[in-house]
Amino acid sequence: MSVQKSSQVIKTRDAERSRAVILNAALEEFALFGLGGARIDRIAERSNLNKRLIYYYFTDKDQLFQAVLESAYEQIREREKKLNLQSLEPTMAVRTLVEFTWNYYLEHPEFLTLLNSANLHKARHIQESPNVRALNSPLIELLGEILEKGRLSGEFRGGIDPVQLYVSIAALSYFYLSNNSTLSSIFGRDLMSPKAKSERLSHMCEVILGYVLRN
Amino acid sequence: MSVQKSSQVIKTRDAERSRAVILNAALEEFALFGLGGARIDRIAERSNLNKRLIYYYFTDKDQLFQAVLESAYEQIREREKKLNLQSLEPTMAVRTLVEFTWNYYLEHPEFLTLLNSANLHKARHIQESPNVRALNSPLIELLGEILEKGRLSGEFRGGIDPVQLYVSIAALSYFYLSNNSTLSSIFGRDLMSPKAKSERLSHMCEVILGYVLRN
Amino acid sequence: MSVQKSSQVIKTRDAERSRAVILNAALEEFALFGLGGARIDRIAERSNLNKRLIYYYFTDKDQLFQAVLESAYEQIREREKKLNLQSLEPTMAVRTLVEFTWNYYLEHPEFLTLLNSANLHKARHIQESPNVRALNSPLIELLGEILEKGRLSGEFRGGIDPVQLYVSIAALSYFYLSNNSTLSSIFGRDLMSPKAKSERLSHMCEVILGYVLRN
Amino acid sequence: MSVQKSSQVIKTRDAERSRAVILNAALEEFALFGLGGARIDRIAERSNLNKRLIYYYFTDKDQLFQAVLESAYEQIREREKKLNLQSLEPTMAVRTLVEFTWNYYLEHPEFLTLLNSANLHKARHIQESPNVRALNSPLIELLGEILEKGRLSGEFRGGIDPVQLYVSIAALSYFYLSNNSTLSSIFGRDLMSPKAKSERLSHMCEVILGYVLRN
DNA sequence: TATGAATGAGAATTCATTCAT
DNA sequence: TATGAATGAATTCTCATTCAT
Repeated sequence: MSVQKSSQVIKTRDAERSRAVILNAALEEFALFGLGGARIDRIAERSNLNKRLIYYYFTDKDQLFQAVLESAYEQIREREKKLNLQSLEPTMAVRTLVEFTWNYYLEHPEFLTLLNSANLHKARHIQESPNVRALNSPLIELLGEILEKGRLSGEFRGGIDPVQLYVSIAALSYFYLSNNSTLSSIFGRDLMSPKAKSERLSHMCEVILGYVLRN
Repeated sequence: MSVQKSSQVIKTRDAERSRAVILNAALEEFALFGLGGARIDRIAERSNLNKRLIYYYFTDKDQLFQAVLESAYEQIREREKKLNLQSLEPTMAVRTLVEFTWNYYLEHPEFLTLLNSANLHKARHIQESPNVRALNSPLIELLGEILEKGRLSGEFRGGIDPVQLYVSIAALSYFYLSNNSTLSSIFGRDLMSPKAKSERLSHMCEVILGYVLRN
Repeated sequence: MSVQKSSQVIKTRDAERSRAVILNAALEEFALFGLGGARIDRIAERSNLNKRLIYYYFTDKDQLFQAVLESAYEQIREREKKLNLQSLEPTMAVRTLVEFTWNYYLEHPEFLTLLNSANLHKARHIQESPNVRALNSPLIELLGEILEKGRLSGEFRGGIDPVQLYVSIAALSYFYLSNNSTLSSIFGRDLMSPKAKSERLSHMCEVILGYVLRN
Repeated sequence: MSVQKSSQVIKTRDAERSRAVILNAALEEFALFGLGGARIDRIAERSNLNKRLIYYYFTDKDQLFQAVLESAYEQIREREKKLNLQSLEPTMAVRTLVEFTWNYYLEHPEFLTLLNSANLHKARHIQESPNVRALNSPLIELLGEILEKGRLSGEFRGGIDPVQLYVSIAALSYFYLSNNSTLSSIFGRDLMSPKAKSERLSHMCEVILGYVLRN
């Protein structure tokens, strides 16, 4: 009986494992081809699991995409939490956020592609997500506190909207990386060389800090 | 009567017109659904022309997309040329560029969707374009001159890379507008209300001018 | 009841059966219309199976044709094996081979049409076949032994290449039957009447035996 | 006026020339791809003439194929006439016919492909040809005379049907060349090497002469 | 005689999804 | 939980042929 139970346990674990395996395979596929270009068949192959199982766990392609998107947001939020910005000096905190954003996008290009696809579909998948709150960055509130702390200490100017700032920080990295191939073609210059990347990071820090710092 | 006849001639069997009609219908379709989601059948319906004609003029879907992309770039370049930035004071020139970018994206959301799709496909369509140079913005050079003029007059700081600046200006508008539905959902706030839009434009001007202006 | 159930099982969801049914339907279609003229839709109808299933099992039209070709070769090789030429006297063995070839082509006109199509496509399908060896006739070796036995017994002349002989035996039947409609038109004489067929067989035996027999 | 007339003459010639150019382009196309695989568009390209003109001169694809077929037959008949077999000794005449057939097929592989296609379509195009007589080989009658001459001189055996012999002579070359790629694959030996070709010709002469010659 | 534009009817192939076990 | 078999509705692309000039 204990054997039976243990095998049940294993099976249960397998179920969770299967779900995770599919989710991961789907992430890869969606990142490479977008929502429209992704193929359920290929996701099945990638996960070495039966196609039918995908429907068993995720109902349909759209809901699978939604699950992938939620999972991707959860991961970045998880990492954001570990930054411990509240323990840093305001200037350092802002600089750290800029650098983290840049590095995270660099290391997770699939996140950019995913966002891209989600936007193409007018955020339908996000609006339908029951976990929207989970996607909401806790950083906004924290950023507000940091800006206030900096203002009080005289380092930062006042009247900065943390949402605007957060969006701008993301924008500067996102556009450069997401459009890098287009931009590289147009400018005839490799935007992904180590030197170019380092220059971009410097530029972004200057832009953002130039904005928040009082004069 | 000859006028009537001539107008008839224009209506049918006019290759250039047909080509332009298709291109326009394709622009709409690609903007709405992306490359993957666009349907050749719908493009034919939109243009009130035979589907076969699309292939006659553009070979296949990919090349049609490429043509649409090139045309979209040509249009924005055309508008950029009319800005006459060289005749403005440096600070005003930079502000005008920020405002123009924002307004153009606002009025041409299809341009954003198009870029999105192009990026999803790793700029394949741009790299294959024989007119890449035509897509290259003449603004880069002009922006360099403006930055230099501003530096000489003491308004601007030195050492600004026009490419980085140009990318950042585009980035701040692009990300906000392209991701607006996602962001609106996440922040639980309508980023497209008149007030929000006006605040965004102010913020961007402050960020960019705060960066270029000497202290 | 269990028998009934088992027969039900055989009827539906039997992969091997479906594959065979498709292969057979495809054989008919290709034989009638050639590779280019064959229609996947009609093959689906012939087999009473979903068109999609054809792609599920055979990937595409070319590979389906290849499978049909291989199957046709396998069938004729199977029949050749049953001839037991090695147990016959040399002269009788050669005559039997001529007669068998003639009769097989007569009874399997689809084999000729298939070869025809394959040749039109420069044997692309055979070269790509992983089972080429399987297609190779075991008769060549056997024919060599028969020729040697005949030579030793003094019946046959020496120096006969079994490949040349095999090709010539096939050629005499193939050309007559494959081109029969063209030839009938040109000569204004029905080459498929029983009398004509019997005369052709006699003629071929005379030609081949007149060649192999020592003077 | 004479100028005008001359220009008319040139135009008339151009019409004939255009027809011939199309016919030639079509021959190439049909030889390469068969009737089903041939493309009217490609024939137009090959001939550097407008597609519409093909329909103007030949009504439709089938009739174009028929014209090509007739033209191919006319050409081989033309060459056959020049052989002057009637002036040769019987044995030499038969050998010459075998060699001519072999060489003509070698030099005109398109003739084989054309026959192939015609047969796939059950000689429909030949039966519908008003010029069937033109296709009928005058050689049959001549071959009958040669066989009779040989029989009278004691060189040839009696009772040989010239049609059967003619068909067999064609068959031995046709099958080898038409199926050469299939056969080369199956036998794992290049049937088109100079040595292989010379051996085939010897073999065929032996077979045919071994048959017609008394004893 | 010559041509570029236009078309309808198909053709192969794809894809998300469901069935039966 | 897991899977291979089966499907209908699209989807891109093709092709012979005709139109208008």
